Amino acid sequence: MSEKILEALDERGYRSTAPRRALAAAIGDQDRHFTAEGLRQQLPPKLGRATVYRTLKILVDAGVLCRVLLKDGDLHYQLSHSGHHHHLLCVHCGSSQDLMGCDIEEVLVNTSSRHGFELSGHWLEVYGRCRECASNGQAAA
Amino acid sequence: MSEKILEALDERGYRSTAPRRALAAAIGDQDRHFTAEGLRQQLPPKLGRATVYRTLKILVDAGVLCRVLLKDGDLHYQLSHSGHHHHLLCVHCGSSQDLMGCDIEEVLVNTSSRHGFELSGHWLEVYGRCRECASNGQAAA
DNA sequence: CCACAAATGATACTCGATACCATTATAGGC
DNA sequence: GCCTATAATGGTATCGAGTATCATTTGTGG
Repeated sequence: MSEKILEALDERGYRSTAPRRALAAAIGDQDRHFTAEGLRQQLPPKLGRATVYRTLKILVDAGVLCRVLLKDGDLHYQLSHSGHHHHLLCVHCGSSQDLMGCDIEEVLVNTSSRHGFELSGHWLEVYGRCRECASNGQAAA
Repeated sequence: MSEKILEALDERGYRSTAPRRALAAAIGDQDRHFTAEGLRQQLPPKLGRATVYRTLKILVDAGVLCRVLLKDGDLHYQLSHSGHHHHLLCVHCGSSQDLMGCDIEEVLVNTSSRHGFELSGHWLEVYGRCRECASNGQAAA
């Protein structure tokens, strides 16, 4: 996984540096969406804040990572599938699943055009409980 | 408009104070979504930051205002229609229209359940160009 | 009009993120 | 392999939105 990240950087003309390799490895290790600060704590303290934020921004622009907006407004990151997709965020365990087929685009185009609105994009986050949490804790959270 | 805001506060047992009346008037004057800081600049400097933020939070909880997430990630506020709705945000002129019928709920329920996901809510912002901007500037922005 | 509770606002603080910039490391030319 | 232009780094300072604290002020119901 970390190789894919480094390749993406290389393709875009970014140099291969030790900090970036460390970042790529750490990102590959995440099994959940993560924050910039959280990621930094898993890295040598030597690695500066600026580098973490800079690299994350590059990776988002490159489409390697995508931003995830949590229900409480926190901004997290996670590895991105290429192409347009959304997230099913479990408010109970914090996991996220990707929603690849974006069926809503069609609905939005129709609704928007009724308002004379020329659609160019949208942001959607979906909150709820994942299969495990829904069946384990029967009582609603 | 400002009366409606004050009523909402009153109904919830909040006192009617000079700062809140000033806030309500200022909010009623906005013809666009606005930020907490932007609003504050239109108010006497005497009126403290804390009061502005506190009052905005109360009004959001009361359903009088809603939060709007701009494409660049900025968080704005605007008067809210009651009930669930979304915004059509014009990336060109910055205006916003409300999208009252939320047709996508149905689509989301179906899609989510295919993933074993128990839907509890969602956040959607729609970006594009409004009727005026689409017809005036023919060239895409 | 009094007393008590709610609200205010000045200040300090938090926290995520960015700006700046002297130092360091990388990659391509030779 | 070495040298140099240049990208990248990371420490520090700074920013900006928002919150915490708390002494003072202001509304309200009795």
